[in-house]
This record gives sequence, structure tokens and C-alpha cells, in this order.
Amino acid sequence: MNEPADAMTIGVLAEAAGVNVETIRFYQRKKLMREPDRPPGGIRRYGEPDLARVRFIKSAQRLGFSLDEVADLLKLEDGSHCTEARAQAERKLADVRARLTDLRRIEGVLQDLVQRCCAADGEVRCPMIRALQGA
Amino acid sequence: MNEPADAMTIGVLAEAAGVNVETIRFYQRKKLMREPDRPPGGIRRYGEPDLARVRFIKSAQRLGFSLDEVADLLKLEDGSHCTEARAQAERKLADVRARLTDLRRIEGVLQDLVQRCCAADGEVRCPMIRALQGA
DNA sequence: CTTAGCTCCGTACTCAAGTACGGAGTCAAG
DNA sequence: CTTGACTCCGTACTTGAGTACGGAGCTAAG
Repeated sequence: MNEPADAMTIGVLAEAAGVNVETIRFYQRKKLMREPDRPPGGIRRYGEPDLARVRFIKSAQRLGFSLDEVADLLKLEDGSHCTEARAQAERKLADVRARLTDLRRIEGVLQDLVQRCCAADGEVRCPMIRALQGA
Repeated sequence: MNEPADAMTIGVLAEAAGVNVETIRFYQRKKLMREPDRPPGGIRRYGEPDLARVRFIKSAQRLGFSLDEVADLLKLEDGSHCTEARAQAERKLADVRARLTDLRRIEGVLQDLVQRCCAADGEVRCPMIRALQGA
């Protein structure tokens, strides 16, 4: 292994995850991340799983999940109360699919716009408005 | 026509669009919507295009566009400076496609989770973490 | 052993996207 | 012509997601 397996300080962790140190601390306050107990009078150390978690949070967030929703997703992690977790996942799935549908429409419209743009010699009457109205 | 063609008050407009009156006013302040000039000493009236615009804003927003980005999208509406508009649209398209990719992965993972959940007799070690890490 | 550059912690500030509020004007129905 | 609902407008508050700050306490390198 080249990467520090279990020895990152908060600064290194933040750097590796591409976020601000304060952001890590913020997530800890929000209980989205554990804060490793520190060797009495010392400085906390983080490992790969912590890095993974920050990345997870950021990914989910980029998809439009709020931190509260991310917290829900993270609760799915421990296999306990399986049926509840499943219901949760199903709800999120529906959610995600709705988003996908919307995004695909927008993709189509944008694609169309890009293609037709300038084609008609300066005659662009943007079709997005129409396309998005029925949403 | 059954719908009031061009005679909505701000309250009716907001209602029709499913938003708060204050939200309309907020959008006006942000220049996302025009405010129709009011008959001297009177009350402003809104028409279908205004309704369409609110819906557009809300739709784009649901897809994760910020109000500033929505403003950009709306600038595409008038066909002027076509090349600029096209570049704009292309950037947004790339953006949208990145989102789509992410969302599809999440969809797959969630689907998988739902399917396998409870299958292994209470053994759910959520695979989302792994799946999202490489994002 | 000192010191620069961390970490830790609390508190406070910022920014986006609204929401709420309160007084004054308007308008339509009784 | 008054009353109740609604508009207009400014200002202020809220919530989510961080950022910034400042005084401590560590700790590794010279």
C-alpha cells in the first residue's frame, strides 16, 4: 500500500477527499461521520473507511440528496431492520428514477437545441421552455 | 378557453404554479421574471407565459440547476448571440450527462440492494458505499 | 527546546433560496 | 360606502450547507 492505511490526520483526510477540513468537522457534528476517539491528549487519526464515507456523502449530494437524506442512506449500511431498510431503498429508487426521467428529457431538449442551433440562420426560438412546461 | 388567459393576479398565478406568492415576488427581484407594469395605481396581471416561466424555473430547479443557472438557461430563450447560446447549451448538456451517469449508477445500486435485500437471511452489507466511492 | 504548522473546539459569519410580517393601497360584493 | 380579501413593498427571519476565526494544545524538524 502506498496510501496511509489508517494514519490520516483530519487535514490529510480532507485533502484526499477534496473538501475543507471544516467540512469534515461539520459532518461529524451532523453525525454523518464518526469522530475517532483520540489517544488521550492527542490528535485523531482517520482511515480508508472515513475517506470512503466522505466520498459517498459528496457523491450522493451531487445527485441532489440532502445531508439528511444521505444520513438515511447511510443507515442502510448496517444490515439491521432489514425490511425498513428495504422500504427506504425502494423509496429512494423511485426518487432516483423520477430524477432520471426528468434529466433525460432535459438531455434530449438540450441536445436538440445544440443541434438545431444556428442551423436556421440565426433563428433560434429556444424550445426548452415548451419542453419543460409540462413537467 | 377555460383558464384565465391573461388576467391572473399574482395570487392566482402562484396557486396555478404551486408556489408561494412570495416566491413569485422573489423571482421578480432576482430578474428571473418580469413584473408586468401595473395599470396606474392598480394591480398587476399575469398571463400564460408567466405561468410557463415559473414552471420552467421549478422544473430546472428540480434537476439541480441553481437559480443563477436557470437565469442562464432563460437567456437562451431569445435567439440572439447564437454561438454563445450554443456554447452555453453544450456546457449544460455535458453537465446533465454527468448527472445522468451518476444517477444511473445509483439506480443500479439501489435496484440491486432492493433485490438482494433479505435474500441472504438478514445479511445486508450495503453495497452502496462501495459503488459510490469511485465517483 | 523551540517553533512552525498542524489539530481541536466553540462561536460566528456567509450564501442561496425562500418565508414571514406589517402597514398601506385596491377592488369587488354586499 | 364599507368590509374583507387580496396586492404591493420593504425589511427581516429561516434553513441548509458550509466557511472563517481565534485561542488553545500537540508534534515533528531543526
